[in-house]
Amino acid sequence: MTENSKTQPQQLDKNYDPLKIEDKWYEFWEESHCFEADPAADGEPFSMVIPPPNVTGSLHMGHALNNIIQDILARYQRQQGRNVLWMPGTDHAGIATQNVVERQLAAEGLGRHDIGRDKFIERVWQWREESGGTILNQLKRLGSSCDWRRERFTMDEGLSKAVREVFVTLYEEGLIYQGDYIINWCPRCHTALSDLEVEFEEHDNGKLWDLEYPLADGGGSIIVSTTRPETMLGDTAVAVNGEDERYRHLVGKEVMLPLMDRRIPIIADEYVDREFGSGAVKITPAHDANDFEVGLRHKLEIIKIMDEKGSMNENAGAYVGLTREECRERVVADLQKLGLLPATKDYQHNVGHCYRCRTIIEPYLSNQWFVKIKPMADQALAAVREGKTRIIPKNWEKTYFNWMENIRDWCISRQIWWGHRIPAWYCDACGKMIVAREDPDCCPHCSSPNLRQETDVLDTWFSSGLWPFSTMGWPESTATLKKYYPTSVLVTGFDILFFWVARMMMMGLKCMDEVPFKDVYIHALVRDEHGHKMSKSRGNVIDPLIIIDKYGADALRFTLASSAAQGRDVSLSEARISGYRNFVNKLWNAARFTLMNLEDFSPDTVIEKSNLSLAERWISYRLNQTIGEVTVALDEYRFNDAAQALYQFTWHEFCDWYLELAKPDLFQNEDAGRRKTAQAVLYRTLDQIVRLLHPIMPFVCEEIWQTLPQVTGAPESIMQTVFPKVAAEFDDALAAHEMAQLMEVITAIRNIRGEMNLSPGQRLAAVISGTDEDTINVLNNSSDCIANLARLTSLTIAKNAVRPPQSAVGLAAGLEIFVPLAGLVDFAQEGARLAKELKKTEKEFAGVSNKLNNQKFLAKAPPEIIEKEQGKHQELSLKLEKLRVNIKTLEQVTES
RNA sequence: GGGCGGGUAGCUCAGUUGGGAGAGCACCGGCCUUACAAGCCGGGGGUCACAGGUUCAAGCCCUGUUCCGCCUACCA
Repeated sequence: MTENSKTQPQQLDKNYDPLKIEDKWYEFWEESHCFEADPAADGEPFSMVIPPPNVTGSLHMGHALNNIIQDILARYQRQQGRNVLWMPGTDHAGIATQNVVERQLAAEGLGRHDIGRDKFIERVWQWREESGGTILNQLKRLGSSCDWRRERFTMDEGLSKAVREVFVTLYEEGLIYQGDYIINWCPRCHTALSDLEVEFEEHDNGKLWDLEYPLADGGGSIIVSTTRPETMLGDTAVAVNGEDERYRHLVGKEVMLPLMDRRIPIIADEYVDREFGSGAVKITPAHDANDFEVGLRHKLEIIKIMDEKGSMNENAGAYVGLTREECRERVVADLQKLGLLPATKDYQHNVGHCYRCRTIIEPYLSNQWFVKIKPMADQALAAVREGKTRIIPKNWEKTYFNWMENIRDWCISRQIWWGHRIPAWYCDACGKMIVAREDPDCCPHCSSPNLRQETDVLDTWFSSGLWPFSTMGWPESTATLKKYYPTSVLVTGFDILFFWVARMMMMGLKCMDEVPFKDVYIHALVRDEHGHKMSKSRGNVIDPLIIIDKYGADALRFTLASSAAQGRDVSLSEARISGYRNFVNKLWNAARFTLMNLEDFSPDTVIEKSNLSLAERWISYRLNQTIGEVTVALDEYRFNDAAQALYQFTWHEFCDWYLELAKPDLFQNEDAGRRKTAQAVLYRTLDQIVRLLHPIMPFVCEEIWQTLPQVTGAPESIMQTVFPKVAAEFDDALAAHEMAQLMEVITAIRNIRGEMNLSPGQRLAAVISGTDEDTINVLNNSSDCIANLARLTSLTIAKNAVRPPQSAVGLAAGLEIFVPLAGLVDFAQEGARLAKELKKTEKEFAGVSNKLNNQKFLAKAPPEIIEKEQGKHQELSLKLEKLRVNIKTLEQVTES
């Protein structure tokens, strides 16, 4: 931008074309260092960390909403003078990324084991170098103003160091332990999953099988029910409730496990629900979490019958080698043959699936690493209870509490290759384990060099849990941490409240001794126009990038902002986006109009308040109110309210009324002072509008702002301007009142025109009759405006003016407006018009009268409400009277 | 099973201390009025899911019913 181009008014194209300018301004912002955060600079800090998208991800509407909200906040706070850091980066997404690269290998006919761990990880890094930046570049197209110099990756060196530091510390404090437990196992990914990574789905094609187990002593049998008959091969007991009289005599006896011919005991355990099924349960400690617990209590044998692929192992007798599905069929068939399958019914139940690959989860006994979560959860609970972190909207707090209170230990080990490898080593010589910050060369216990590192890696969420401080350089003590931690707000969807937010809370409190963020703003899900989840299979996905190409980023941003009402999902449709694209274009054309009228204008012109016209006083006052509303709304994360206020003001007040009212002043050249003032107000108002809109629509606002003339000393970019502040000297309630009267009168005349089907080209005359001197004066002072906007040839305003013959009547602001229509229209229409108006008014009048006739209302309602109703009553009764008189007159006219 | 959110105009939804039912789109009528037809002007349309209750006054507060969505849970 040359100095010249910024001070001289430019021309704008007739239609706004986002593609022409968006890239240009984004580059300009980056080159001008507008996004960069400097901890040494002044300004109260405002910081956010981006929810790191998966490196494998590509931009969808959820990302778009999430980032647009953050960007609005970042840009708004910069304009408020805050020292803003918005930290970007990506997540290594262990299983997801590993799956992507495994698929690539599969295309080459290879498995990961064919190339080995080191080569595989190399391939993943290679993939990451090539494709890992895609999503971040897509975020840039939205306009995201992150400090890209600071981009981090959960697997980069610094973050890996943080991960190891945390792991070792927690281990040393006894908060990380290793043990054999039932975990959720994905037989396809060959790894353990945390409870959160299992998605339950209702299967209505499930079955509940009754199995009959004969007593070992031959004295009858006992029936158990199961949804997973194949697990019976690993049964080591049958349990009944000790209180259950039906079975009490059997406790202590044994049954002969069919197919396996193994004797297993009948035990009593309170876990068994007497009401369900037969009241007896088969116990498979190695393949069911509850059974595992029962097994521990009763010191039962634990028999694993499956391998890690979900196939039957050598403990499954004749069924070895079968998949779990094949095995189920065979077991059922074999029991049938033996007559030990008395009943099978259809049964609806929930089945867990792997959140990455949809494979059915197997509860599986294995050796895993866990975080003892309770102590950390307690801290995280307290922090929210004490208000150190606010969750917005507040109703999510309850969900957070509920989950935190019932949290179970977190399984953090994963049997995959891509991720942070657990820093534990096993010494083959002495059998001891070493957990250390630095890779050991030899065993510190026995000095043996034969160490094997743990092959498991950490759950991806372990590293993302550290994100708010690891990205700022922790465990080093950096200037960035000092300035920007804790962050101001975390913006995220509720779907990762537990996965991520809760873990950041726990890790932040543990490592930094301080909450990671003061606010958590939870936004909704983006759905399609009928409220359905967007999904590829439904075919209702709206791709943000295509939308940006078609309508521009600003239109998308404004749409999402205006739809983002707190606590409610966003229903998005392309029609809505195109509607807001029209708004962008409207603003654009308002700017065009403004520029066309500023050729001879100096932006340094000072506005003399006493010179302002009514319209100018009004628009300045309304601007003030809008500034106030938008500021409060953005401070409270009410983005839809901010967008709505700006839309209404810009389009329906600034464009629809003010620009029309300003035209006569701008177009005339008899009164130079009047024109100068009009230019100054026009310029000021538009300048403030684009600054107010900048957080939501940065691109078009920058283009307009750059094209507008600038005051001396203006900054380089609209990003660096100050957010408009309420200017008390323009507060002017009287102007608002008078303007409302003016607008009412103009609308009344337009209504007559519209209802009578008179084209705008058809000029009319009008006579306004009133009784109130003040109102008459107001209208007289603005009679040119009325004539202009109502398209009149002549206008007479007088006290008790005479009604011209054959005129239509409009009632507004306590006035009668006569529009002579002799020879112009069929007068029958006027009768219908007035009758309609009368009906409406009578209804309103009846409502108010009822209220005022109610003694209780008069006795109990606050005086100001009563006064208001009385005022309305009087106004309406006058209006009714006038209407009736006019209808009567009309009847006489048409009769004659 | 527990919890949460929602049922307001044809559609998608706003409606923050209870006091005149709103927006956008769609629809109807009139307009190329020299910033914008991606526009301008005017208009029609709602027993605010249902039933009770509190109150002078309820879309808003309370109770119940019903329908829809989501989260959560170890009933085999």
